[in-house]
Amino acid sequence: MSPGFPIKARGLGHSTNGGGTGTKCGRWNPTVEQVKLLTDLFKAGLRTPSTDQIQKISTELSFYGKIESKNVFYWFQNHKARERQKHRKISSVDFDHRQYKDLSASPHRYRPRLHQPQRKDIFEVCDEEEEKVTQTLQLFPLTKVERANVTAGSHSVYTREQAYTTAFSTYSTCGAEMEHPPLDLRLSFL
Amino acid sequence: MSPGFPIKARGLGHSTNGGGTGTKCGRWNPTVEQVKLLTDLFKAGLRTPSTDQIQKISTELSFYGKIESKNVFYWFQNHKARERQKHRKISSVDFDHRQYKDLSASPHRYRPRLHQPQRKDIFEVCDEEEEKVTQTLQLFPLTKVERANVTAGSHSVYTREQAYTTAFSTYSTCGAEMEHPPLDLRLSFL
DNA sequence: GCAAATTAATGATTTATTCAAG
DNA sequence: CTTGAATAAATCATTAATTTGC
Repeated sequence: MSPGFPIKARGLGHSTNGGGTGTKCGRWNPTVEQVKLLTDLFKAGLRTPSTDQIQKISTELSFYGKIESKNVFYWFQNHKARERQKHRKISSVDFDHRQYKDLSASPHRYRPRLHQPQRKDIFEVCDEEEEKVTQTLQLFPLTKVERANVTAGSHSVYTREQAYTTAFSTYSTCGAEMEHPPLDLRLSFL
Repeated sequence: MSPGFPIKARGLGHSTNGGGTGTKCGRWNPTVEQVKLLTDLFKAGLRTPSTDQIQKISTELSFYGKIESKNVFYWFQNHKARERQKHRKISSVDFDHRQYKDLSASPHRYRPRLHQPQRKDIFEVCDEEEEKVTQTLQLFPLTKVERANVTAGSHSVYTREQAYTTAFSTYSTCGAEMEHPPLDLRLSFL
């Protein structure tokens, strides 16, 4: 979504960058073509290009707009780091920090081959017919749900407007079901 | 019921799968109540529930009809992906300018690898204010989120032969996306 | 009205990326 | 460089929804 800073249309007239007033170079503003090719290179596996590669890439990208070698270098540094960061965020959608502390808590230790992944048990639960579970629900503070919202990265490619408050405000859109029990009650079992 | 391919006649489609009288082992057929609660959870921000959450959700939903944990897992996977697909139209190049200066480059205290040439020459092209290698630390959350060790690996309920070529044959037909002009050509300058 | 035929939804599976550890 | 873990993307396959001919 809106990252909180002005987003400039890349490739559109920005004189300080386009070469008009070249005295003090503003910062590089890549064009869509440049980003596309860089992304392709990244997808192809390139992570830390050599100096030679950087110069070749820069030369190639200069066809689409002003660019310097350092821009290419920084782009790969940043993109690599942000992919990593995004991966961490996405993977941490789980907001229940108080559990699973002992499982795989030793990343540096040798992992035996018999290690069973955690989620496999989900599928190994034999679908024994309904066991009429009359389990008492444990009521946890709803703040955990709020934390789940935070984990949905704001810099994501996809719009994820799913804030906790939005869950209520957007109910008007689905006119079919007007009556809903309070969400906080329905979700309390988590 | 001629879906265009031979009917496997494996599960004997019973419509009363999710309704409560689950007898057949066809695919899960959620009830409206189950879908409603799952949707509420999704609206509240839940995207990738942990194993523990999945089990709790499954337990809760079993009150409304037969369900397994894997159904909950699959539901979130599918719903997340398909919501994303619906909003895919506004997808633009997601390039973030916020942290233009990357600091892991710090050439002052990190010696590049042997096979990686020195990078200082890159910056000598136009060294302006960009080189503020101020060694700021990446601030990761102190409570490093304990990620539920999960795996999507499932024991195949069905054994089916996968037409590997089908996945690629369809690529040429979808003219809507026009993604990826031959990467080999675009990267040939390297 | 009714099923067969067709289409739309969606559950379930496979494949491709990515990071990270060894 | 190889491999494991996790997940997103793609796609297969089944069920409901809808259409259609009678």
